[in-house]
Amino acid sequence: MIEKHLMRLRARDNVSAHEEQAIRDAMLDPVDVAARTTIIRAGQLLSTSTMLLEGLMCRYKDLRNGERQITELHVAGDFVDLHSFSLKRLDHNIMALTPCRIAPVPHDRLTRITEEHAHLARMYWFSTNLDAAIHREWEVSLGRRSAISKTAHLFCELHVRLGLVGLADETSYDLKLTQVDIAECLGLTAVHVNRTLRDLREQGAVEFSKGRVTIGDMTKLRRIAEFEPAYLYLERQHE
Amino acid sequence: MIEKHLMRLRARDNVSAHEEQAIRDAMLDPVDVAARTTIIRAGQLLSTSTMLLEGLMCRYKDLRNGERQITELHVAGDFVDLHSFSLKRLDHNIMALTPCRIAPVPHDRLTRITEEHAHLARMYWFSTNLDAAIHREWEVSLGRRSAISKTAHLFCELHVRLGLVGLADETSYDLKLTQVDIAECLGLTAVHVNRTLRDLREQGAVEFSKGRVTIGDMTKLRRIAEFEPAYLYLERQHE
DNA sequence: CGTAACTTTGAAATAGCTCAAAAATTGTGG
DNA sequence: CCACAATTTTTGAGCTATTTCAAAGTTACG
Repeated sequence: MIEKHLMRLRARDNVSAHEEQAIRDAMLDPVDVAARTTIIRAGQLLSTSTMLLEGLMCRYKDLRNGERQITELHVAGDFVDLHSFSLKRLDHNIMALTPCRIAPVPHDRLTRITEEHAHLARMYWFSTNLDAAIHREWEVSLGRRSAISKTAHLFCELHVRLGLVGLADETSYDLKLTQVDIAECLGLTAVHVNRTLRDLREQGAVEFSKGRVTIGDMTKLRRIAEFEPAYLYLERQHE
Repeated sequence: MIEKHLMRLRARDNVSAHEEQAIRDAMLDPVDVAARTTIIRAGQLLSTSTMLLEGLMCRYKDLRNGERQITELHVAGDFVDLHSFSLKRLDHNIMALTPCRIAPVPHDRLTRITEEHAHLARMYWFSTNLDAAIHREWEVSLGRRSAISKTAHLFCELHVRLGLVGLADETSYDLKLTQVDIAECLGLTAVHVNRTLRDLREQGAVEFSKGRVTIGDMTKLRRIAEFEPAYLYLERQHE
């Protein structure tokens, strides 16, 4: 159940059996949520954090004119709002983009973990810092990359992140998003995302169709994206 | 010397005399750095974090074509790279935008703080989460706001953040940035920033001239920006 | 199997960019 | 403290990447 979360942690550091047990003990029973459900609203006082076991979720903010900016995508194994443990309320909403399975983790149990498992506490601090690093890379995409480059970049990032938890093979992965969702990640209109996807497809770099990403030419895709995975901190901390 | 850092912390939570002393004990002697100096490069292994005592710094990433995206501005009192304590190396550069005074804080001393001052450790975790919240708000600006709106938003954010450390009055503050710097924050060209500043000035909302921001009409400025300060977490955690 | 959601395409509009040059300001060495 | 060189700001004119609006085609699902 928390296998993907453990895969994600162990991609970057060691997790002892003892720590693994502490994580398991902290979790409440899993809950299923329907696609397109906003599970957390900005401002709401929170007393649990949410681990994503299966599915895709996002953090997003709405503007007054109805436009929306997705600020991060979350894949299985992610803590979608570990930062609520110290922030208490979020500055953004969290929504399930696909049907999801989640497990709540009460903040008081996280407090115990930080008290009794210093190394695990550091890993979780690291994890929130990794979210910030992803935000920074998205700022670069949103501020400076062309439509085709930012679109390619998103596909590169998700290929790596889904690969870490066993949800991507060498050249493809499932991604049950609409073109509207992608537009809301990239700060584009859905119409332009559509034309950009066609461009990427016609170049043979990557195809996105029916909820599946198929990378035709990884070298070309990464070149278009200027993708440098260092911001995902893939090297191991110990050993 | 660390007065501004304490003001910043105390704006959101209590800091005991004991904790204050622990912070003082962790700091090394201050160092002056010239404007336009990149003090930390992406990828470099770090063993200290840097507290900004005076001046303006930024986090930025370069693209291959020479363009640059600034992902966050730092004001006096900020830890500019507290996240290096858990990340070990950064995914971005850090540069002084003005002449700055900084104080290094060795990571092993931060380790002691986390071991001996649980509440302070939580405040510092909170602090890195606040940086992430600022990144998210910038994603919204970069992805969805118009040029005039994102420019106004930046002036609103800095007014609040500088106000917290006593560097802004009701309607104005020093901001020794060039229009190029602002363009690199906002994902615009310098030319367009210039025209946008004229627009804001002619509307009477805000004037930016000779390194000083003067807010002519706060209500109008915040309306143009759709500025909602909740993302800066200004309410106090305790009491 | 019908209907809503999503994708695709076309044509026209525009926000912001590029290039270029002039004006203003700032910093510096003498 | 001046002179002048470098940097920064300002403006103009033309351009283009992306948006907007509208409609047709396709897919998914109850």
